Amino acid sequence: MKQLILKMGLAKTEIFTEDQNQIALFAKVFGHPARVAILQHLFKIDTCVCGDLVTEIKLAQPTISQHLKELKLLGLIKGNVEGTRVCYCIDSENWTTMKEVMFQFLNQDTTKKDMCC
Amino acid sequence: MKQLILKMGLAKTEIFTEDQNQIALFAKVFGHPARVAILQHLFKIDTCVCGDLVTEIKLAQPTISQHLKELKLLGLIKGNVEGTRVCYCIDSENWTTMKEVMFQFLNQDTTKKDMCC
DNA sequence: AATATTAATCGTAATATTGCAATGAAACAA
DNA sequence: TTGTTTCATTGCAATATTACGATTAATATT
Repeated sequence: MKQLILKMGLAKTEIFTEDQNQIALFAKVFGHPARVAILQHLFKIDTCVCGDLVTEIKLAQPTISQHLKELKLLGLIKGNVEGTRVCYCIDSENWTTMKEVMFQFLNQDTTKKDMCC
Repeated sequence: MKQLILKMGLAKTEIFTEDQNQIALFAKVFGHPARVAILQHLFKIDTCVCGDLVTEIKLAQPTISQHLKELKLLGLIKGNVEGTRVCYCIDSENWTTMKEVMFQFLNQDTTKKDMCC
């Protein structure tokens, strides 16, 4: 069966903390340039994107659709049906939550961490 | 042949900007809880880690070794041979560089981004 | 109603990731 | 030297990801 949701591969998630799994899940969704490009475009246009993502990013429509689905499942974007079109935009609230989790991980103090190597 | 370096899958990297590919590469290495755990441990102990990662994280030694290799190839950690042991630590300089790239991506303004959805 | 537009889903091929047992290599200890 | 410790590498099985053609579903247009 086709894989529709980004999983942790064969990763033994049960041996890691919830925090570690959460960070990895967020990071994984950013781990593909197409999804980075989609998000950057949503930020750039400063409004909903309605259908022009396929022309914006040079990938086939089913491919874009699949990437959008992953982003939506993680809650980072919202989709709204408008006629035959679907409009997508950043979910600000969830984006902020994600940002806080990632910042805490990335923003650790690096002073004197590499003195012995 | 076995894949030793995290690649972008079948991703058509050539259609994306250097920035987008860079972000995706960094994100991808954080996209596994074992690597998140390794990095968190390196930050926590505030010094080099010499061999106890396998006892700290409940994965087989070759598995840890492979994750360390990925982190080292991206430059986020440094390894130092000391006798039969190898000591690992965060590469502060590269960590800071990575952090700036990721912050710029994550820290985009979310105000009024979801008014139409 | 018939056709067009838009986007989701299905099915599948190509490739990547994860994990580990087995093995190898290098330094140390007896 | 022989054995031990520590870590890297190889080879492989199980599973996930990416991409897209074909199809479906839903709405809009004529």
